[in-house]
Amino acid sequence: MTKIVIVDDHTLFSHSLSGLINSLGDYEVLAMLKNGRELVDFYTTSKERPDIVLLDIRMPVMDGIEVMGWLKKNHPHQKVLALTMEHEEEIMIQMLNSGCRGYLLKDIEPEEFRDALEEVMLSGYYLKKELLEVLDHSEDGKENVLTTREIEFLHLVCTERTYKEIAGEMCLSPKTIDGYREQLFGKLNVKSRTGVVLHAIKNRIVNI
Amino acid sequence: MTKIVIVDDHTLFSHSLSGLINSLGDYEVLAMLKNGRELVDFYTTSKERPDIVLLDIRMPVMDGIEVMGWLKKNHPHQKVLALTMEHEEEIMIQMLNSGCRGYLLKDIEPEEFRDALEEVMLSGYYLKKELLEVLDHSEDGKENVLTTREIEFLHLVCTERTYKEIAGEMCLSPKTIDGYREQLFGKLNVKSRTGVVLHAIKNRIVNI
DNA sequence: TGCTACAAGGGGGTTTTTCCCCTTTTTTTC
DNA sequence: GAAAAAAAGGGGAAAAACCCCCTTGTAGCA
Repeated sequence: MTKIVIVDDHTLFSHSLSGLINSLGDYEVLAMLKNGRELVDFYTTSKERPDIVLLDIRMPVMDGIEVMGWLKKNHPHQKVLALTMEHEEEIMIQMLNSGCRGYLLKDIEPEEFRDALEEVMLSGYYLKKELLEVLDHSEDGKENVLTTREIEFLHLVCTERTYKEIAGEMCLSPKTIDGYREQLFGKLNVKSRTGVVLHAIKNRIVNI
Repeated sequence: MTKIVIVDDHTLFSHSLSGLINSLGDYEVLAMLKNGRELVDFYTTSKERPDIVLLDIRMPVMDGIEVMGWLKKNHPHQKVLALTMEHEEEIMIQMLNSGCRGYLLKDIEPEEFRDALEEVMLSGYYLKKELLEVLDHSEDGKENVLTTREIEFLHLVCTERTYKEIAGEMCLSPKTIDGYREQLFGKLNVKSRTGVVLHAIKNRIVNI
Protein backbone atom coordinates (compact mmCIF):
# COMPACT_ATOMS: atom_id res chain seq x y z
CA MET A 1 0.00 0.00 0.00
CA THR A 2 1.53 3.29 -1.07
CA LYS A 3 1.01 5.99 1.53
CA ILE A 4 0.29 9.53 0.41
CA VAL A 5 0.03 12.88 2.12
CA ILE A 6 -1.73 15.76 0.36
CA VAL A 7 -0.72 19.32 1.15
CA ASP A 8 -3.11 21.85 -0.37
CA ASP A 9 -5.05 24.74 1.09
CA HIS A 10 -8.07 24.01 -1.09
CA THR A 11 -9.84 21.61 1.21
CA LEU A 12 -12.55 20.69 -1.25
CA PHE A 13 -9.87 19.72 -3.74
CA SER A 14 -7.78 17.68 -1.34
CA HIS A 15 -10.80 15.83 0.00
CA SER A 16 -12.01 15.09 -3.51
CA LEU A 17 -8.57 14.01 -4.63
CA SER A 18 -8.25 11.87 -1.57
CA GLY A 19 -11.39 10.02 -2.64
CA LEU A 20 -10.00 9.51 -6.09
CA ILE A 21 -6.67 8.22 -4.76
CA ASN A 22 -8.28 5.78 -2.33
CA SER A 23 -10.44 4.46 -5.14
CA LEU A 24 -7.38 3.59 -7.20
CA GLY A 25 -6.52 0.69 -4.89
CA ASP A 26 -2.86 0.27 -3.85
CA TYR A 27 -2.90 3.82 -2.51
CA GLU A 28 -4.06 5.31 0.73
CA VAL A 29 -4.14 8.89 1.92
CA LEU A 30 -2.52 9.29 5.33
CA ALA A 31 -3.34 12.94 5.81
CA MET A 32 -4.68 16.05 4.17
CA LEU A 33 -2.86 19.16 5.27
CA LYS A 34 -3.61 22.78 4.53
CA ASN A 35 -0.12 24.23 4.29
CA GLY A 36 3.57 23.63 4.76
CA ARG A 37 3.48 24.37 8.45
CA GLU A 38 1.06 21.51 8.95
CA LEU A 39 3.37 19.19 7.02
CA VAL A 40 6.28 20.08 9.27
CA ASP A 41 4.03 19.43 12.26
CA PHE A 42 3.04 16.11 10.76
CA TYR A 43 6.69 15.04 10.59
CA THR A 44 7.29 15.99 14.18
CA THR A 45 4.13 14.54 15.73
CA SER A 46 3.48 11.47 13.62
CA LYS A 47 5.63 8.37 13.33
CA GLU A 48 4.10 7.53 9.97
CA ARG A 49 6.04 8.45 6.85
CA PRO A 50 4.36 8.89 3.48
CA ASP A 51 5.83 7.34 0.35
CA ILE A 52 4.74 10.34 -1.67
CA VAL A 53 3.89 13.91 -0.72
CA LEU A 54 1.58 15.72 -3.14
CA LEU A 55 2.51 19.33 -2.67
CA ASP A 56 0.64 22.41 -3.80
CA ILE A 57 2.95 25.33 -4.47
CA ARG A 58 0.83 28.39 -3.88
CA MET A 59 -0.26 28.23 -0.26
CA PRO A 60 -0.60 30.66 2.61
CA VAL A 61 1.64 30.29 5.68
CA MET A 62 4.42 28.10 4.20
CA ASP A 63 4.42 27.60 0.47
CA GLY A 64 5.79 24.83 -1.71
CA ILE A 65 9.18 26.43 -2.21
CA GLU A 66 9.71 26.83 1.52
CA VAL A 67 8.55 23.28 2.15
CA MET A 68 11.07 21.90 -0.35
CA GLY A 69 13.81 23.82 1.39
CA TRP A 70 12.85 22.31 4.72
CA LEU A 71 12.50 18.81 3.31
CA LYS A 72 15.87 19.00 1.58
CA LYS A 73 17.45 19.62 4.98
CA ASN A 74 15.36 17.28 7.09
CA HIS A 75 14.01 14.52 4.87
CA PRO A 76 16.08 14.60 1.70
CA HIS A 77 14.79 11.23 0.46
CA GLN A 78 11.11 12.12 0.69
CA LYS A 79 9.45 11.69 -2.70
CA VAL A 80 7.50 14.81 -3.56
CA LEU A 81 5.27 15.58 -6.52
CA ALA A 82 4.44 19.23 -7.04
CA LEU A 83 0.81 19.88 -7.88
CA THR A 84 0.05 23.24 -9.34
CA MET A 85 -2.43 25.33 -11.25
CA GLU A 86 -0.22 26.81 -13.87
CA HIS A 87 2.96 26.23 -15.70
CA GLU A 88 5.58 28.48 -14.12
CA GLU A 89 9.05 27.70 -15.33
CA GLU A 90 11.18 29.48 -12.78
CA ILE A 91 9.31 28.04 -9.86
CA MET A 92 9.36 24.62 -11.45
CA ILE A 93 13.14 24.84 -11.76
CA GLN A 94 13.45 25.92 -8.14
CA MET A 95 11.28 23.03 -7.02
CA LEU A 96 13.14 20.43 -9.07
CA ASN A 97 16.48 21.77 -7.91
CA SER A 98 15.48 21.33 -4.32
CA GLY A 99 14.63 17.69 -4.80
CA CYS A 100 11.08 17.60 -6.07
CA ARG A 101 10.51 14.41 -8.10
CA GLY A 102 7.95 15.68 -10.56
CA TYR A 103 5.58 18.40 -11.50
CA LEU A 104 1.89 17.90 -12.20
CA LEU A 105 -0.62 20.40 -13.46
CA LYS A 106 -4.08 20.27 -11.94
CA ASP A 107 -5.63 20.01 -15.37
CA ILE A 108 -4.29 16.53 -16.11
CA GLU A 109 -6.53 13.52 -16.65
CA PRO A 110 -6.87 11.07 -13.76
CA GLU A 111 -5.11 8.44 -15.87
CA GLU A 112 -2.03 10.55 -16.16
CA PHE A 113 -2.20 11.25 -12.47
CA ARG A 114 -2.17 7.55 -11.73
CA ASP A 115 0.74 7.04 -14.13
CA ALA A 116 2.65 9.75 -12.31
CA LEU A 117 2.14 8.08 -8.94
CA GLU A 118 3.27 4.72 -10.33
CA GLU A 119 6.23 6.18 -12.12
CA VAL A 120 7.45 7.97 -9.03
CA MET A 121 7.22 4.81 -6.98
CA LEU A 122 9.03 2.76 -9.61
CA SER A 123 11.75 5.03 -10.89
CA GLY A 124 11.69 7.76 -8.29
CA TYR A 125 10.88 10.42 -10.83
CA TYR A 126 8.10 11.63 -13.05
CA LEU A 127 9.39 14.14 -15.53
CA LYS A 128 7.90 14.56 -18.93
CA LYS A 129 10.25 15.44 -21.73
CA GLU A 130 8.94 19.00 -21.95
CA LEU A 131 10.11 19.47 -18.37
CA LEU A 132 13.54 18.08 -19.06
CA GLU A 133 13.95 20.48 -21.93
CA VAL A 134 13.10 23.37 -19.69
CA LEU A 135 15.60 22.09 -17.18
CA ASP A 136 18.43 21.87 -19.74
CA HIS A 137 17.51 25.25 -20.87
CA SER A 138 17.96 26.57 -17.37
CA GLU A 139 21.59 25.45 -17.33
CA ASP A 140 22.88 27.75 -20.04
CA GLY A 141 20.87 30.72 -18.83
CA LYS A 142 22.32 30.31 -15.39
CA GLU A 143 24.37 33.49 -15.72
CA ASN A 144 21.20 35.53 -15.45
CA VAL A 145 21.59 36.02 -11.76
CA LEU A 146 20.64 39.51 -10.70
CA THR A 147 23.13 41.74 -8.97
CA THR A 148 22.30 43.58 -5.76
CA ARG A 149 21.95 46.84 -7.60
CA GLU A 150 19.66 45.25 -10.17
CA ILE A 151 17.42 43.83 -7.50
CA GLU A 152 17.26 47.24 -5.86
CA PHE A 153 16.28 48.70 -9.23
CA LEU A 154 13.79 45.91 -9.81
CA HIS A 155 11.97 46.78 -6.61
CA LEU A 156 11.62 50.37 -7.71
CA VAL A 157 10.40 49.28 -11.13
CA CYS A 158 7.58 47.50 -9.34
CA THR A 159 6.11 50.80 -8.16
CA GLU A 160 4.40 53.69 -9.88
CA ARG A 161 7.63 55.65 -10.06
CA THR A 162 8.86 56.79 -13.48
CA TYR A 163 12.41 55.91 -14.43
CA LYS A 164 13.38 59.53 -13.83
CA GLU A 165 12.12 59.26 -10.28
CA ILE A 166 13.91 55.96 -9.85
CA ALA A 167 17.12 57.61 -11.06
CA GLY A 168 16.69 60.25 -8.36
CA GLU A 169 16.06 57.65 -5.71
CA MET A 170 19.11 55.62 -6.70
CA CYS A 171 21.26 58.73 -7.20
CA LEU A 172 22.03 57.86 -10.79
CA SER A 173 21.42 59.60 -14.08
CA PRO A 174 18.32 58.61 -16.05
CA LYS A 175 20.63 57.29 -18.73
CA THR A 176 22.27 54.89 -16.35
CA ILE A 177 18.87 53.74 -15.28
CA ASP A 178 18.08 53.11 -18.91
CA GLY A 179 21.09 50.83 -18.99
CA TYR A 180 19.83 48.89 -15.98
CA ARG A 181 16.46 48.59 -17.65
CA GLU A 182 17.93 47.08 -20.80
CA GLN A 183 20.12 44.75 -18.82
CA LEU A 184 17.14 43.58 -16.81
CA PHE A 185 14.92 43.06 -19.84
CA GLY A 186 17.59 40.81 -21.25
CA LYS A 187 18.12 38.81 -18.10
CA LEU A 188 14.44 38.32 -17.41
CA ASN A 189 13.65 37.87 -21.07
CA VAL A 190 10.81 40.38 -21.13
CA LYS A 191 9.88 43.15 -23.51
CA SER A 192 8.29 45.79 -21.31
CA ARG A 193 8.12 47.19 -17.82
CA THR A 194 4.85 45.32 -17.33
CA GLY A 195 6.73 42.14 -18.15
CA VAL A 196 9.33 42.94 -15.50
CA VAL A 197 6.64 43.50 -12.88
CA LEU A 198 4.88 40.25 -13.73
CA HIS A 199 8.11 38.30 -13.70
CA ALA A 200 9.25 39.80 -10.42
CA ILE A 201 6.00 38.99 -8.67
CA LYS A 202 5.57 35.58 -10.24
CA ASN A 203 9.04 34.57 -9.14
CA ARG A 204 8.73 36.19 -5.80
CA ILE A 205 11.65 38.51 -6.29
CA VAL A 206 9.37 41.22 -4.99
CA ASN A 207 6.43 40.66 -2.72
CA ILE A 208 3.30 42.74 -2.83
CA MET B 1 -31.63 12.32 -7.88
CA THR B 2 -30.16 15.79 -8.23
CA LYS B 3 -28.29 16.18 -11.49
CA ILE B 4 -25.09 18.19 -11.58
CA VAL B 5 -22.78 19.47 -14.27
CA ILE B 6 -19.24 20.56 -13.37
CA VAL B 7 -17.50 23.19 -15.48
CA ASP B 8 -13.83 23.52 -14.62
CA ASP B 9 -10.68 23.41 -16.67
CA HIS B 10 -8.76 21.56 -13.97
CA THR B 11 -9.59 18.05 -15.02
CA LEU B 12 -8.04 16.41 -12.01
CA PHE B 13 -10.18 18.56 -9.77
CA SER B 14 -13.46 17.98 -11.60
CA HIS B 15 -12.90 14.24 -11.75
CA SER B 16 -12.06 14.14 -8.07
CA LEU B 17 -15.02 16.30 -7.17
CA SER B 18 -17.25 14.17 -9.33
CA GLY B 19 -16.25 11.15 -7.25
CA LEU B 20 -17.03 13.01 -4.07
CA ILE B 21 -20.43 14.14 -5.34
CA ASN B 22 -21.45 10.69 -6.52
CA SER B 23 -20.48 9.28 -3.15
CA LEU B 24 -22.87 11.64 -1.37
CA GLY B 25 -25.89 9.74 -2.65
CA ASP B 26 -28.86 11.71 -4.00
CA TYR B 27 -26.51 13.42 -6.44
CA GLU B 28 -25.18 12.39 -9.80
CA VAL B 29 -22.74 14.12 -12.11
CA LEU B 30 -24.11 14.38 -15.64
CA ALA B 31 -21.02 15.83 -17.23
CA MET B 32 -17.62 17.34 -16.59
CA LEU B 33 -16.82 20.16 -18.94
CA LYS B 34 -13.60 22.08 -19.39
CA ASN B 35 -14.91 25.56 -20.17
CA GLY B 36 -17.95 27.68 -20.91
CA ARG B 37 -17.94 26.83 -24.59
CA GLU B 38 -18.42 23.17 -23.72
CA LEU B 39 -21.32 24.07 -21.46
CA VAL B 40 -23.05 25.94 -24.28
CA ASP B 41 -22.45 22.93 -26.50
CA PHE B 42 -23.89 20.70 -23.82
CA TYR B 43 -27.12 22.70 -23.80
CA THR B 44 -27.44 22.52 -27.56
CA THR B 45 -26.56 18.85 -28.05
CA SER B 46 -27.97 17.20 -24.95
CA LYS B 47 -31.60 16.94 -23.93
CA GLU B 48 -30.62 16.50 -20.30
CA ARG B 49 -30.80 19.50 -18.01
CA PRO B 50 -28.81 19.71 -14.79
CA ASP B 51 -30.42 20.87 -11.57
CA ILE B 52 -27.22 22.61 -10.58
CA VAL B 53 -24.24 23.84 -12.55
CA LEU B 54 -20.99 24.09 -10.60
CA LEU B 55 -19.12 26.78 -12.42
CA ASP B 56 -15.47 27.68 -12.16
CA ILE B 57 -14.86 31.34 -12.89
CA ARG B 58 -11.34 31.43 -14.21
CA MET B 59 -11.26 29.37 -17.37
CA PRO B 60 -9.74 29.66 -20.81
CA VAL B 61 -12.05 30.03 -23.84
CA MET B 62 -15.24 31.21 -22.08
CA ASP B 63 -15.01 32.14 -18.45
CA GLY B 64 -17.58 32.13 -15.67
CA ILE B 65 -18.64 35.72 -16.22
CA GLU B 66 -19.32 35.11 -19.89
CA VAL B 67 -21.17 31.91 -19.10
CA MET B 68 -23.46 33.72 -16.65
CA GLY B 69 -24.24 36.28 -19.32
CA TRP B 70 -25.18 33.54 -21.76
CA LEU B 71 -27.23 31.64 -19.18
CA LYS B 72 -29.10 34.77 -18.15
CA LYS B 73 -30.29 35.13 -21.72
CA ASN B 74 -30.88 31.50 -22.59
CA HIS B 75 -31.58 29.59 -19.39
CA PRO B 76 -32.42 32.19 -16.77
CA HIS B 77 -33.76 29.65 -14.27
CA GLN B 78 -30.66 27.48 -14.26
CA LYS B 79 -29.29 27.17 -10.75
CA VAL B 80 -25.60 27.95 -10.75
CA LEU B 81 -23.06 27.80 -7.95
CA ALA B 82 -19.81 29.59 -8.62
CA LEU B 83 -16.74 27.67 -7.54
CA THR B 84 -13.56 29.61 -7.24
CA MET B 85 -10.05 29.67 -5.86
CA GLU B 86 -9.96 33.00 -4.21
CA HIS B 87 -12.20 35.55 -2.76
CA GLU B 88 -12.65 38.19 -5.45
CA GLU B 89 -15.25 40.71 -4.52
CA GLU B 90 -15.68 42.48 -7.81
CA ILE B 91 -16.18 39.28 -9.72
CA MET B 92 -18.43 37.83 -7.05
CA ILE B 93 -20.73 40.81 -7.29
CA GLN B 94 -20.86 40.50 -11.03
CA MET B 95 -21.65 36.82 -10.84
CA LEU B 96 -24.42 37.28 -8.29
CA ASN B 97 -25.87 40.14 -10.28
CA SER B 98 -26.13 37.96 -13.35
CA GLY B 99 -28.12 35.32 -11.55
CA CYS B 100 -25.61 33.09 -9.88
CA ARG B 101 -27.19 31.41 -6.83
CA GLY B 102 -24.16 31.16 -4.62
CA TYR B 103 -20.44 31.42 -4.37
CA LEU B 104 -18.19 28.69 -3.01
CA LEU B 105 -14.48 28.84 -2.35
CA LYS B 106 -12.47 25.76 -3.20
CA ASP B 107 -11.06 25.69 0.30
CA ILE B 108 -14.36 24.78 2.00
CA GLU B 109 -14.89 21.52 3.86
CA PRO B 110 -16.86 18.80 2.06
CA GLU B 111 -19.62 19.15 4.67
CA GLU B 112 -20.14 22.76 3.78
CA PHE B 113 -20.12 21.82 0.14
CA ARG B 114 -22.90 19.35 0.70
CA ASP B 115 -24.87 21.93 2.68
CA ALA B 116 -24.52 24.34 -0.19
CA LEU B 117 -25.90 21.83 -2.67
CA GLU B 118 -28.86 21.05 -0.40
CA GLU B 119 -29.53 24.68 0.36
CA VAL B 120 -29.58 25.61 -3.31
CA MET B 121 -32.01 22.82 -4.10
CA LEU B 122 -34.28 23.78 -1.21
CA SER B 123 -34.30 27.55 -1.18
CA GLY B 124 -32.73 28.31 -4.52
CA TYR B 125 -29.84 30.19 -2.96
CA TYR B 126 -26.71 29.67 -0.92
CA LEU B 127 -25.34 32.91 0.36
CA LYS B 128 -23.46 33.15 3.59
CA LYS B 129 -23.83 36.29 5.61
CA GLU B 130 -20.31 37.46 4.83
CA LEU B 131 -21.33 37.49 1.20
CA LEU B 132 -24.46 39.47 1.85
CA GLU B 133 -22.41 42.03 3.75
CA VAL B 134 -20.06 42.36 0.83
CA LEU B 135 -23.06 42.82 -1.41
CA ASP B 136 -24.48 45.61 0.76
CA HIS B 137 -21.10 47.12 0.91
CA SER B 138 -21.00 47.18 -2.84
CA GLU B 139 -23.92 49.57 -2.88
CA ASP B 140 -22.10 52.55 -1.40
CA GLY B 141 -18.80 52.00 -3.16
CA LYS B 142 -20.63 51.40 -6.40
CA GLU B 143 -18.67 54.13 -8.17
CA ASN B 144 -15.66 51.98 -8.78
CA VAL B 145 -17.05 48.60 -9.58
CA LEU B 146 -15.46 47.30 -12.71
CA THR B 147 -17.60 46.28 -15.65
CA THR B 148 -17.15 42.98 -17.44
CA ARG B 149 -15.43 44.67 -20.29
CA GLU B 150 -13.10 46.54 -17.96
CA ILE B 151 -12.13 43.34 -16.22
CA GLU B 152 -11.45 41.75 -19.56
CA PHE B 153 -9.29 44.74 -20.44
CA LEU B 154 -7.59 44.60 -17.06
CA HIS B 155 -6.49 41.05 -17.67
CA LEU B 156 -4.91 42.04 -20.94
CA VAL B 157 -3.20 45.03 -19.32
CA CYS B 158 -1.51 42.54 -17.02
CA THR B 159 0.45 41.03 -19.89
CA GLU B 160 3.25 42.23 -22.11
CA ARG B 161 0.83 43.27 -24.80
CA THR B 162 0.89 46.88 -25.94
CA TYR B 163 -2.38 48.79 -25.92
CA LYS B 164 -2.43 48.50 -29.70
CA GLU B 165 -2.27 44.74 -29.42
CA ILE B 166 -4.95 44.76 -26.75
CA ALA B 167 -7.15 46.79 -29.08
CA GLY B 168 -6.71 44.11 -31.72
CA GLU B 169 -7.50 41.35 -29.28
CA MET B 170 -10.66 43.06 -28.04
CA CYS B 171 -11.63 44.12 -31.57
CA LEU B 172 -11.68 47.80 -30.61
CA SER B 173 -9.85 50.85 -31.88
CA PRO B 174 -6.74 51.94 -29.96
CA LYS B 175 -8.63 55.11 -29.10
CA THR B 176 -11.39 53.20 -27.37
CA ILE B 177 -8.78 51.27 -25.47
CA ASP B 178 -7.26 54.56 -24.42
CA GLY B 179 -10.66 55.42 -22.95
CA TYR B 180 -10.78 52.18 -21.01
CA ARG B 181 -7.32 52.89 -19.72
CA GLU B 182 -8.29 56.33 -18.41
CA GLN B 183 -11.46 54.98 -16.88
CA LEU B 184 -9.53 52.23 -15.15
CA PHE B 185 -6.82 54.54 -13.85
CA GLY B 186 -9.57 56.61 -12.25
CA LYS B 187 -11.42 53.69 -10.72
CA LEU B 188 -8.30 52.04 -9.36
CA ASN B 189 -6.75 55.36 -8.42
CA VAL B 190 -3.42 54.70 -10.09
CA LYS B 191 -1.17 56.76 -12.33
CA SER B 192 0.45 54.24 -14.63
CA ARG B 193 0.09 50.84 -16.20
CA THR B 194 2.48 49.49 -13.61
CA GLY B 195 0.08 50.76 -10.96
CA VAL B 196 -2.78 48.92 -12.61
CA VAL B 197 -0.82 45.67 -12.67
CA LEU B 198 0.13 46.00 -9.02
CA HIS B 199 -3.42 46.81 -7.97
CA ALA B 200 -4.88 43.97 -9.99
CA ILE B 201 -2.53 41.42 -8.52
CA LYS B 202 -2.69 42.79 -5.00
CA ASN B 203 -6.47 42.63 -5.05
CA ARG B 204 -6.48 39.32 -6.81
CA ILE B 205 -8.49 40.61 -9.71
CA VAL B 206 -5.94 38.81 -11.81
CA ASN B 207 -3.88 35.87 -10.66
CA ILE B 208 -0.43 35.16 -11.89
C1' DT C 1 -40.37 59.85 -22.76
C1' DG C 2 -36.56 61.40 -21.04
C1' DC C 3 -32.47 60.09 -18.09
C1' DT C 4 -28.48 57.49 -17.37
C1' DA C 5 -24.96 54.15 -18.23
C1' DC C 6 -22.16 51.98 -21.29
C1' DA C 7 -19.70 50.92 -25.49
C1' DA C 8 -17.24 52.80 -29.11
C1' DG C 9 -14.64 56.18 -31.36
C1' DG C 10 -11.79 60.50 -32.02
C1' DG C 11 -8.37 65.05 -32.02
C1' DG C 12 -4.28 66.65 -30.71
C1' DG C 13 -1.22 66.99 -27.86
C1' DT C 14 2.98 65.77 -23.89
C1' DT C 15 5.71 62.59 -21.41
C1' DT C 16 7.69 58.23 -20.76
C1' DT C 17 9.47 54.19 -22.41
C1' DT C 18 12.04 51.58 -25.41
C1' DC C 19 15.85 50.76 -28.59
C1' DC C 20 20.54 50.70 -30.58
C1' DC C 21 25.03 52.01 -30.50
C1' DC C 22 28.75 54.47 -28.07
C1' DT C 23 32.43 56.33 -24.32
C1' DT C 24 34.64 56.55 -19.80
C1' DT C 25 35.81 54.92 -15.35
C1' DT C 26 36.27 51.59 -11.88
C1' DT C 27 36.67 46.86 -10.20
C1' DT C 28 37.83 42.01 -10.77
C1' DT C 29 40.28 38.47 -12.24
C1' DC C 30 43.84 35.92 -14.40
C1' DG D 1 50.21 44.37 -14.57
C1' DA D 2 47.14 43.51 -18.45
C1' DA D 3 42.77 41.99 -19.88
C1' DA D 4 38.09 41.51 -18.95
C1' DA D 5 33.93 42.76 -16.92
C1' DA D 6 30.94 45.65 -14.56
C1' DA D 7 29.17 50.25 -13.46
C1' DA D 8 28.08 54.69 -15.07
C1' DG D 9 26.77 57.89 -18.49
C1' DG D 10 25.18 59.49 -23.10
C1' DG D 11 22.88 60.81 -28.18
C1' DG D 12 19.18 60.45 -30.93
C1' DA D 13 15.03 58.58 -32.55
C1' DA D 14 10.83 55.82 -32.64
C1' DA D 15 7.14 53.77 -30.23
C1' DA D 16 4.17 53.49 -26.47
C1' DA D 17 1.84 55.46 -22.84
C1' DC D 18 -0.55 59.12 -20.88
C1' DC D 19 -3.83 63.26 -20.71
C1' DC D 20 -7.98 66.11 -21.44
C1' DC D 21 -11.86 67.07 -23.75
C1' DC D 22 -15.34 65.61 -27.12
C1' DT D 23 -19.17 62.88 -30.14
C1' DT D 24 -22.42 59.15 -31.29
C1' DG D 25 -25.44 55.31 -30.70
C1' DT D 26 -27.83 52.14 -27.95
C1' DA D 27 -29.90 49.67 -24.17
C1' DG D 28 -32.20 49.81 -19.62
C1' DC D 29 -35.33 51.76 -16.45
C1' DA D 30 -38.14 55.07 -14.00
